[in-house]
Formats: sequence, C-alpha cells, structure tokens
Amino acid sequence: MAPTIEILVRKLEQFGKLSSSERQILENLHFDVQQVDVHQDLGWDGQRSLHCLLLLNGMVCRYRVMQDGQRQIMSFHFPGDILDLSGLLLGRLDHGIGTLTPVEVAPIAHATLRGWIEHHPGLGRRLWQDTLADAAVFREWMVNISRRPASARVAHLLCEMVTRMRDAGLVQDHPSLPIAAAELADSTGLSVVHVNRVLQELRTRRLVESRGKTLAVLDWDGLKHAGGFDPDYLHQGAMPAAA
Amino acid sequence: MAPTIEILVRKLEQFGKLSSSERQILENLHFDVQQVDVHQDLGWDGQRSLHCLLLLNGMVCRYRVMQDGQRQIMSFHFPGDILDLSGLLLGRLDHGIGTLTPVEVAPIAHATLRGWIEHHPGLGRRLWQDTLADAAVFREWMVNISRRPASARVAHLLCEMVTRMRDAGLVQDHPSLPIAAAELADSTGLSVVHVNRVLQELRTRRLVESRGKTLAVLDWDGLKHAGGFDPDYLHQGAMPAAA
DNA sequence: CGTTATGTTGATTCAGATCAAGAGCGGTGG
DNA sequence: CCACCGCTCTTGATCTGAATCAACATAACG
Repeated sequence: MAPTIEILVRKLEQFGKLSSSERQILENLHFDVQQVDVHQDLGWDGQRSLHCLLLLNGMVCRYRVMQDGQRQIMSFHFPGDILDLSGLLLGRLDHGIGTLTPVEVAPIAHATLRGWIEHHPGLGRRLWQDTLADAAVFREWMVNISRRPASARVAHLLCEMVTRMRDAGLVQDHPSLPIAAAELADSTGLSVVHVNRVLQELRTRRLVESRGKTLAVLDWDGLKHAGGFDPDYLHQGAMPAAA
Repeated sequence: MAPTIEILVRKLEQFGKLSSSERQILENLHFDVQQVDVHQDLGWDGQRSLHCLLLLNGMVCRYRVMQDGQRQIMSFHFPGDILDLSGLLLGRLDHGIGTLTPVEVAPIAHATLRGWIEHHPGLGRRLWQDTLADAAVFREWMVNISRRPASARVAHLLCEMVTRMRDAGLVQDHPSLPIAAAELADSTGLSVVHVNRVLQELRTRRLVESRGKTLAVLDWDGLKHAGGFDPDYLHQGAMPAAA
C-alpha cells in the first residue's frame, strides 16, 4: 500500500477498523503530493478552497492574526491530520494555516469528500469524529490559556505536542520538538520573553533540554505533572458504542 | 408542526433547506420533553450517555472544573442547540453541561442519530456542520481570552451572546441577558471583582445597563466596537458550495 | 424579615508585559 | 574560510492590568 494511503488509513482507523469496502475506496484514491517550504501559508483567513489537505510530513499550525498584529496559534498539526475540514463544510476558512517546517501535503478534492459523506457514511463519520476530537483540543487550550500559570501552560502544551507526535508515529524514545519560543508564546498567550524564562525554569528543573533549535523532553512524568497533563481530552482511539 | 420539531428544523436549515424526505424524518420523531431546574447538570465530565439533548428553552453552558476548583465555561447554548454531540461520537463527555436558567430539553437517542448518519447523509452532514461551527466559536474564545484586554473581552462575549440569542429567535429590539458576573468571569478568565469593574465601565460608557438580574444592551454598535466583534466566525447561515 | 447570594468598593500584591541591550548562531556572500 | 548580517535567545529593570484580600451593601428568597 502506498505510504500516503497508509497514513490516511491510520488516521481514519483511530476510531475503529475500516470495512474492506471503505478501505478499497481509499486505496483507489490518487494523490498529488506537494512539497511546501517552511513559513508558508497553506490557507488563509477568508479563503474558499476546493480541497482539504492531508498532511504527510512536517508540522503545521492554524492561527489567527488580530488587527494590531498579535497572533494566536490555535492548534498544531502532525502527519496524518486533515486540514481544512471547516473549509469543506462551512465554505470559508476562518483562520490561516502555516507551515512550521518544510511539509508534504496531499490535497483531497472537496468533491471526493462530499462523495464520501453521501455514499460512505462510515468514512464521513470518521471525519466528523476527527472534527469533534479537534474541538476537544480547542476546549483544552481554552482551559490552558485561561486557567494555568505560565509554566504549567507551557509544560502542558509540550506534553500535548509530544503525545500527538507519538500518536502520529513520529517519536522514538527521546521526543524532541522543532519549535521556537515565539511559537510557544503565540500558542499560550504569553510574551516571548516570559516563555524564555519559563523554559529556563523547566530546564533547571531538568524536565526539558534544548539542543540547538529543538526542544527535548528529559523527564516525561515530571513534565506531565508540571503541566497537569491528562491525555483523556485527546480522545486517542476513542471508540464509541457500535453503530 | 409541533413547536419542538420546528425548533429542530430551524436549526438544521441554518445550513440549507431540508429536502421533503429529510423533513419527513424529523416530523415523525417523538420527543419526550423534560423540564430541568436552574443550576442543575444535564451532563458531566466522563459521562457515557445514550442520547443527545435538543435545547428547547432556556440557557445552558458547557464547563470544566479544575482540581483546584477553578471553573472554565467553554460555551453558552440557546434554544435550538444540540448538546452533547461529542458524547455521541467520542463515546464520553469531556465537560459538564449546566443549566443557567430553568430549561426544557428533548432527548434524542443516539440510536436515532446513528440512523441518520447511516441512512440520511444530509441530516448527518448538517449536524457535522453544527460541530464545525461550534469549534469555530471555541477558537474565537481562545483568541478572546488570550488576546483581548478585560473590557473588550467582556464586551465581545456579550456581543456573541446577543447575536446567538437573536439567531435563535429570542431577542426583540432591546436585547437583555440573564447572566451573572460570576458566569462572565468563568467564561472570560477574569475574576468576579474585575468583571464587576469592567461592567461598571461599560455602564458609564452607556453601552450597557443592568436592570435587576439581567444585562441590557444600550448601544449595540458601541458594544461591538468595544469588543472588536465581527460575527463572521459564527458562520450564521454559512452555505457551502452545493454537494 | 432574617438569611444567603451576588454585587460593590477600596487597598494591596503579583504574575507577567514591556522596554532595552547584549549574546549567540546560522546563513550568505566576498 | 572568514566577515558580516539578521534572527532568535537571554538577561535585567521597570511597569501595569488584573488578582487577591477584606469589608460592606444590596438584592433575591424562603
């Protein structure tokens, strides 16, 4: 099976095995893989696009910029994630999508996805579940930003990212994240300066280490504890009662 | 048509007219309307429920409480909203649902909704769209909490509530909200004391007035401006390109 | 009418922002 | 291979918006 298909199947099977006919649909898809540089936009606020993007490689974030230039990052995405489902069903994107690393993406035409919704309810349902899991992450971020002190906020975010990378099959034993302080700041609602101070604290507490441009987790349990991280909200492998 | 059905139809037609067969499905539903007091829970964190709730009357919020007792309200809901779709497809609720006023709700069995997904893709799609619109609101709250100063934050929230009440067909000319300072505080990440001071400021600026337990909007444009409110994110009547 | 909620006000404190100035580092071109 | 330029990171000093603490006032409510 082509690696692209494999990634998609893996994603959709998060919520239960696909039937062989559903699998067949996917295996007949043709993908037109594209490479995109770091710091590019894959989509923007107000865009009316004609396809969703399956992320194959690299890291991406969704964000919004305010009139005064402040930027709020709303989520991070990893290989397997499907971007831009809101463009499919709400007609218009209400946020930007930016690359944090060089990425590979495979567009999936809206028409294809509409066909799934119409004729393959099992596939549609899984995408909907993905939307719901996404929304659960937004809720958690709301809590994180509004209720946790700075260091817990950063720790929590790092835990989430590591967990999701692991789920995407990326992380080996020593998880390390290619993320800049500015991005952490824009996701947590803190200033870059303060994020830096928090990272230093986490480093002193030997929870985390920074090697060059990447951040490595030294003490996973310690970091989880520091962030009050409980992965339930990610609904990993959530399995609803059978249909 | 029974008023309950009417409310549901109105909700689902937000994203385009229903076909007559879809309409027929809804008209054949039997609803078992329930009254619930103010300050009760309709659902709770971790719950595995067997039905979703159609809100017919009154106001409800979704919230989460932290170990230290802090509460974060994640959204407000008005008549027509369908609560608990995440319980349907993720198997488990990750937040509480509490009544802010006495309410009337009509449970819709998961089995019924699963039937729609399986056999009436148009209905399933609309519910999915509702999920997406919901998620867009979460994103907006994230921005609100993290990026706007206190007074804009409160103003923005009030604008959202008024707009959604209007969409639900509740508000006449002088919109008024049955909401306590504590609830505003728990939604905006501010302290009750500070919310109070902000409200006083909004009152002095003649944007808002409080009569008894309810808050009335005096100057809609002024309030919108104070909150930097742009209703696009609510995706009211968003109409995707035809299926 | 007490009694408990919620709202109001002022004084004080504090977490994190902002401002300002280096330091390190990666890339680029001579 | 080195010199330079522009990032991002780092550190310290200062400021400030909002939290917290502590009374008191005023509703709502049985």
